[in-house]
This record gives sequence, structure tokens and C-alpha cells, in this order.
Amino acid sequence: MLVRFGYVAMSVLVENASPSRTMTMASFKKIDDREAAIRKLERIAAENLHNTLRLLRHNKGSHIHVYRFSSKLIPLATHEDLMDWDPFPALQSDFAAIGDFVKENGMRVSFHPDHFTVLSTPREEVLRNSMRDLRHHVRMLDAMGLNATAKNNIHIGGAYGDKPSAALRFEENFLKLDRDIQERMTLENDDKTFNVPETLAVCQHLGLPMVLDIHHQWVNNEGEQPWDLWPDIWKTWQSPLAQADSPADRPLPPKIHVSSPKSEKDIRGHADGVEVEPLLSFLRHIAADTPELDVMIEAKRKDEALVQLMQKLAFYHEEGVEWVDESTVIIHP
DNA sequence: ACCTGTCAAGTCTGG
DNA sequence: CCAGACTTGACAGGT
Repeated sequence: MLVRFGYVAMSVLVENASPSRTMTMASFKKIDDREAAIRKLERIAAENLHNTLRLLRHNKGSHIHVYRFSSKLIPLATHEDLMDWDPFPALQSDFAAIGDFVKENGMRVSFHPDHFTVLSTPREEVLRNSMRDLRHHVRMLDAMGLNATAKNNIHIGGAYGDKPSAALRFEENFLKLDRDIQERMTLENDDKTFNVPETLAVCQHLGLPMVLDIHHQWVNNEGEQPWDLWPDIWKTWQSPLAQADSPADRPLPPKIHVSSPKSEKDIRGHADGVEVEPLLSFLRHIAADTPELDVMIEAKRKDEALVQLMQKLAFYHEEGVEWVDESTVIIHP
């Protein structure tokens, strides 16, 4: 099994390269000339896109092929008070440059719209805002010229005291979405509400690919082992939605998330780095049946955690872990 | 240069 | 019905 590792949004190794600079609404309103304020937002966005490209270059130099974009590339992009603002014309070439670089280097990229995007909500307004946020994320991918192999990963959402009906509401709301939003979506099990079996069921109903988070699975489960449901999770990556735009001879591999508990007191929090043993144990359990896997590292120390994990994996050379490059290994079953 | 309270957004809990 | 916790990087205003 070929395993490629990636990291999320920002680097701790590249200095002054935040892709998430922002502006508060309070300071936006303080600028009397609204046009000037909007130009400032666009300058910040352009800077975020520029830093994103810098990070991608850094990734290329470190042979890192998997990366998640910051969702905050354009500050206040979906804010109510800025509905008349279309930031895309001014940023088109910056977005295109990112997409070109991703395609030239065969990278796998994604977004993770944050926890305000909730399709299980019973509230009409929250649903509207969630749909707007998903549209915004797809527009960014479109502006990059990236097809449906670049996904937006989300959670199912709240339970509102009745999980089955919340899951059903998610499914109904999902079916209202435009096809281009649907085919760019992945669903991830969360650490409090929708566990692996529950998330998997929704994915199976909708034909959506499931991103397994093995840390979330560890703190929110029904007694199953992390690898128990893997054959079914793996199957969700073979659906038409999951493979939309993927060439038949090079299907999009499944993806998992990994992180380690911050402490015994705070088992949900994310530690600086990633513990190698639990991850390796999982990988060995699925290696025989999974040709290829992408692993998103969600550690506090971002790309530094990736580098350190790779160093730790090098010690397992005699035990079936073959080092390929700075972010890739082969796990021999 | 460094510190602290605050930030657009949701949900859950406890009062 | 409402305040506070949750969680996270970055702002904004202060020293």
C-alpha cells in the first residue's frame, strides 16, 4: 500500500506565510470609503493566495503531494453585509496560478468548510448560509480550474436530540444541492456526534466518499476497531460521485485523517505531533486490501509533525515500512 | 516586540 | 430563554 502524507493550511517551517490573514467586520466598517475597504479585503485575499502558492512550492520541495487549503483565503467572503461584493474578478489570476501549480505537480488538494456549515440543521437560515458557504468553496475550486477530484470535506452536523432524524435531514438537504457541489463533497466522522457507522450509513445512502478520522473514531465509537469498517469505507470511494472527473486508470485514492490526543485530560485536543504506533497499526490492518491511501495529518505543529512522523517511520524499515520520499512510504502487509 | 480580549457564522449544556 | 463552553488562528488595541 502506497501512503502519501499531507498537512493542513499553514506551515510552521515557512515563516510569514499565513494563508488566512483576515479583517474584522469592525475594522472594515471603520473605513469610511467602502470601495477602499473592499480593495483592502482584496489585497489581503491576494496575499493569502500568494502565500498559498508559496506553501505549495514548499510542499513540492519537500515532496508533499497532499494539502488542505485554508477556508479563510478571502476574508468576509460570505458575510451578509458584503453580498454585493464579487471578489473573484480581481483574484482570478491568483486562483488560476494556484490551480495550475496543483495540476502541473499532480497534487491532491481539498477544503474543509468549518463547523458553521451544517446540512443537518432544522433552521432554514442556517441551511441557507451553509449552502452559500459550500457554493463559495466550489467557486474557489472552479477559479483554480480544479475539477471534482478536489473535494470539500464536511461533517454531518448537530443531532438536535434525535440523531436519526438529523441524519435524514442531512440527506434530504444534500439532495437539494447542485450536482457540482455534491460531487465535490466528502463526509467525515466527528468526535462528538456522528460516529463511523452512522457517517458511513449516510455516505452509502448518498454515494458519498467517507473520510475516516481515526482520532475521532478513537473518542467516538460503538466499540468497533478502527479498521473494522474499512472495507465498506473503502467502497464509498468507488461511487460515481467520489470518482467524478477521475481518470479510470488513476482513481482517486481514499483519504483518512490522523492526529493524536493532546493529553490524558484533553483527549479530543490535537497534540503537537503524531504518535506512530496507533497509526501504523491501522495502516497494517488495511494494507493488504488497499493499494493507495492519502493521510492528512492534523497536528498542531502542521508540516513539522509530518517531517517528524516520517523520521519515526524510518525506524520501521525492517518491519515492512519502505521509505519512498520525504512524504511517502509503502506499507508491506 | 509582546500581551490580552475579541472575532460573522453553530450547537450543546446547564441554569 | 439565555450565557458560556467548545476551539483556533489572527486581529486590534494596548503597553
